[in-house]
Amino acid sequence: MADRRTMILEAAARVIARRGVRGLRVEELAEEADVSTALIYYHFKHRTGILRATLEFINDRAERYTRQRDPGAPAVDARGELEQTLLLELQDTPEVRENSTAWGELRASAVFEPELREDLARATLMWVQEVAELLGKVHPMAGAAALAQAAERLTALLEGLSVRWLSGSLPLVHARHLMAEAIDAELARLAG
Amino acid sequence: MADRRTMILEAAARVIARRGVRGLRVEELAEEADVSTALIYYHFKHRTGILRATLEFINDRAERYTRQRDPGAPAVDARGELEQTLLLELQDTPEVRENSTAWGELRASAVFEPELREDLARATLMWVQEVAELLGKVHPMAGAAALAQAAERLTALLEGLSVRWLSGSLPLVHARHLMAEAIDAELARLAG
DNA sequence: GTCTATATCAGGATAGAC
DNA sequence: GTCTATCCTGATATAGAC
Repeated sequence: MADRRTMILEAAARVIARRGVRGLRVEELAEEADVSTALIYYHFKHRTGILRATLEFINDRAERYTRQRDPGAPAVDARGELEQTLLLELQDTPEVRENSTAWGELRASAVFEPELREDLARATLMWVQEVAELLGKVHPMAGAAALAQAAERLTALLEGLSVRWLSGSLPLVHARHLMAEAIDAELARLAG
Repeated sequence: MADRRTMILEAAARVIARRGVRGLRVEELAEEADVSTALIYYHFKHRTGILRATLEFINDRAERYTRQRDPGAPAVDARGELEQTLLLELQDTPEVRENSTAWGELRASAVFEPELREDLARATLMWVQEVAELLGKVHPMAGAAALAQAAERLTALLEGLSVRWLSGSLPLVHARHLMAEAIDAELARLAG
């Protein structure tokens, strides 16, 4: 059983997925975590503190579910690994939905909150580099610049498709299909 | 000189670009438009009404600046028209910035405000169809499904690149470059 | 159509007991 | 560390005059 602080953060992820970063009300969070609002302020000082801690929590969690593969699952080749990594973000499970929603919210919030930008840019860069590496595994002869650009397009597209899905403009299966095709296209492009 | 209603909508676009959809306070909007809050409620009933009307206003405006070409400019071919249409959304002019910001915000807000979804989905569909038509002009022999999917990918990518630009994760020129390359890739794909 | 003034209420934050 | 109770600001929305 996690400690109270962690339970509050887990609850915060759920509430953010439901109401958004800017729709998060401390009282609702208190109910969700089954604690008093006072306790939340005891642990996090103010609303912004909650947000920051939650975003960190969410990043750690995404790191976990992206990296760890099912030990029983068959070994996948480089291309499969790439597809898995990207398509994993387009899945309707509570954890992924929470993470995608929160990430999208963080992205959207950063347009108006400069304090968030640096962290976000760094996280984006790391993500792009990870994808570029995976692309490089499939096409070892491709140039670094070409790999980086393909990774930027794929991750940006994924973000775009993700919000469309979450905002009800695009069915999930369709989003996955478009993403899969884009991966194919970028790989074909890198092949020359 | 525009009527009051229009002036309020123009002001709303500015305020949304500055504070976001969820940062929009009716009182601030009233100041920006130099009218009373009561007048805003007279014209738009409630906050959501303002948002909806602003979305429509922004769409109409984007329609205008997307369609209208400089009369003195040289006639462009189908491919040029396509590129212009898409790259126009990645420009650092006040009007475009306002539109892109507001559009991104509305998209992000729709994740949590179901009332916005229908309008947004319809607007998205129209945009996708417009781009699909332009793609069709370049490749008249391409199938409708392929055109639609290419258009979906390009517009979703544009949204993704646009927020990255506005949130400070991607320099504008780089975003434009990535977009241009993506257009090339999709056209090549349709040709093959 | 447009204003001033205000009702209303939600939600962030704190005091103080245990 | 955790709760109950409450204060207080700020934001939506309306009444009623012109």
